[in-house]
Amino acid sequence: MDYIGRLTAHLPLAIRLLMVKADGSVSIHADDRAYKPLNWMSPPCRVEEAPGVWRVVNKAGEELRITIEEVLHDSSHELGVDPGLIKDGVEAHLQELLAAAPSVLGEGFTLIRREYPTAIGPVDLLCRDGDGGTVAVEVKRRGEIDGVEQLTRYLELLGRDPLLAPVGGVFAAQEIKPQARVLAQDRGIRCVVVDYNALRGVTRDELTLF
Amino acid sequence: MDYIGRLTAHLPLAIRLLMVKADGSVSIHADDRAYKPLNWMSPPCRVEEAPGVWRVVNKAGEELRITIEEVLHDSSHELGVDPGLIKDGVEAHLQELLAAAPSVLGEGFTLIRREYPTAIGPVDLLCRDGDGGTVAVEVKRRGEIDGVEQLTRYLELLGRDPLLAPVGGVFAAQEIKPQARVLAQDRGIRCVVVDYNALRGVTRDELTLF
DNA sequence: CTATAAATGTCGGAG
DNA sequence: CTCCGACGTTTATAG
Repeated sequence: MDYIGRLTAHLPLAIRLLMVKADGSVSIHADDRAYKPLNWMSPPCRVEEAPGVWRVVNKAGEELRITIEEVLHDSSHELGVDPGLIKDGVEAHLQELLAAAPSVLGEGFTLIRREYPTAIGPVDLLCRDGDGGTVAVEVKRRGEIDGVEQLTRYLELLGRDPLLAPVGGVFAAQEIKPQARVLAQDRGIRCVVVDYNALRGVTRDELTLF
Repeated sequence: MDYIGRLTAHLPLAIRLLMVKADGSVSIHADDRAYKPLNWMSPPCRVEEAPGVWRVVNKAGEELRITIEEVLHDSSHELGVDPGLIKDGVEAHLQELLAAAPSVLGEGFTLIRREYPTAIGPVDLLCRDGDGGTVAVEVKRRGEIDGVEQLTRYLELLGRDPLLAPVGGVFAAQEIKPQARVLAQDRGIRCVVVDYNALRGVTRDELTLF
């Protein structure tokens, strides 16, 4: 197998699994690692089949050349359309839950709005704290340096708006990496670790008002 | 199929491809997308097989439960050990090439050292410019905001060292995204787009001296 | 289509 | 083992 595209790669002769899907995509698997093929071509792409040689090419000019010495097994099946995967627990859902229960983020917090628009992208949650101050909240499943940088850019921008300034920052995630925590604290951003399962059980804030 | 782990996911009954590898890993594929399985369990993990139900678990307590209604085809093959994949063109190689030809980065540039160590990680290339000033270079295949932030942290740190200060910054990549370019320029960091293939053909700097 | 952020990212290397 | 950054990241989504 040879790949010539974003990089150049060569795979020596060996027994492998070739998978060709209905969308024309091709992948080559070894007998380990569930997720990642040794090599692949993502759709949209085209397979040119010659005796013993497959050429898989895409529009960008990337090419996968597969030389087949011997076929040990060949099998083809019609799978039909796939019903979608239903997921739960991703960032969007975490954001929803926090929007419904902002007090988890801090004493007396109330929601101004979700996805508060700015010139450099939407702030996940914009809140008002117990003292009437504005707080920008960045929500992540896993809190890493990237997220702190992202929030820092929002804070810099929002802090220039006289209607909002001064704007505090909260970095909320199910898990916060040590480096991210250090960077956040260095920038005066408070870190909140959120327990996703506990949050699902939390009574909504509006109900606790009565 | 049900997955209970880092998130919860459910996949309705349909015809799919199940792949079980020698390392015990399991993946479930639909008839599209070469790269990513619909669901999977990465090694190390264990498969518990009961009639019509597979339970795949790992040490972290994540679980994949697969209910099998009907087997349309079943085939098993011994693949043996896989000889490795040979790659070329990644960031490490780009860094090597630039280290060998620093003048590509700027007029009169010479290399001080590669992977210059700092408290927050190594700087890809530390160079001296034509005027004897110090320049930190961040090398990326694709230049995005992350890389600019990374270089900014290095510059902030190196700039405090009286032996080096003032330290200039160069962001070198095969491709630089507009947002990254804007951020870099805003911070006084110069952007250099590098042609990888051309660079491989460039005569090494030491040879051009004679 | 481009640009940007999320991902059960995965993977590999250093400490 | 954890932390950290690269990856042919891939993938989805918004503009």
